[in-house]
Amino acid sequence: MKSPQAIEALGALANEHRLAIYRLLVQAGPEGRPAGAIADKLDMPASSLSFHLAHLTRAGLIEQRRESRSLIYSADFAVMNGLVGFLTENCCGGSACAPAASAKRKAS
Amino acid sequence: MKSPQAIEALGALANEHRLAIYRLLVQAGPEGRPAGAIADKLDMPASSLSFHLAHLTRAGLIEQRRESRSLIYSADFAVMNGLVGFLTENCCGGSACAPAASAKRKAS
DNA sequence: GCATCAGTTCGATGATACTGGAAATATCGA
DNA sequence: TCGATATTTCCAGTATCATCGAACTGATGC
Repeated sequence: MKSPQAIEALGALANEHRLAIYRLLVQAGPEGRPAGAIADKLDMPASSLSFHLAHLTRAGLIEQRRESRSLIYSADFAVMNGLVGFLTENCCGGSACAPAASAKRKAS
Repeated sequence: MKSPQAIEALGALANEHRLAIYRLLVQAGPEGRPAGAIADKLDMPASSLSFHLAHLTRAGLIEQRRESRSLIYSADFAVMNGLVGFLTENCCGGSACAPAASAKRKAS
């Protein structure tokens, strides 16, 4: 991942509503959720939701697919992984630095 | 990590200069770097740098310590790890989802 | 105490982002 | 084709953020 792309992704996540949307989609997994269900769950106006979904999509964090009348959104996990890798790149000058690089993740 | 804290951290990183500063400090490791050296390396006015450093500090991503006349800044890796954990929390509803949670990191 | 050096705070300006109702677009069933 | 449903686009008003010179603060050495 390159710097501009990382900034785009970070900026997209740096908002209360978009972060909630993204986490909802992360938890929903690959099957995703239709826009209406998201608006319903997070209780926000359709136009605002659409604005935020477009923002996340532009950043590459989520993907859109149509299913009949509904637009289904789902998280693109590869981008998040790329982002994390970018942020910790060359951590501690390349020398071993367990505390940072071997972060415990809820990888179940 | 809680949502407001995550938003703060993401917002802090979602800027060209701050991202560059943070990555510089990540690469510098625990010993960190004095503000002057950062300003020098990234070629930015002292006041602008100070603004960004304060932003990153407020978000908890970096720490400050004084060493004689210099203020040394260093990355706080624990916060980044918390952030990553928060973003991937309950990924795919808790079921195994290798593509997301087992991200390959340059953990050397 | 005074000069000097390292950084921070202040303040005004310009740019960018968020919000949400109304109107437009796309899909479907009859 | 028409009406209903799902969602996006448009728009303008408000709010928040970034910039950087100048003035300020804190630490050091003589």
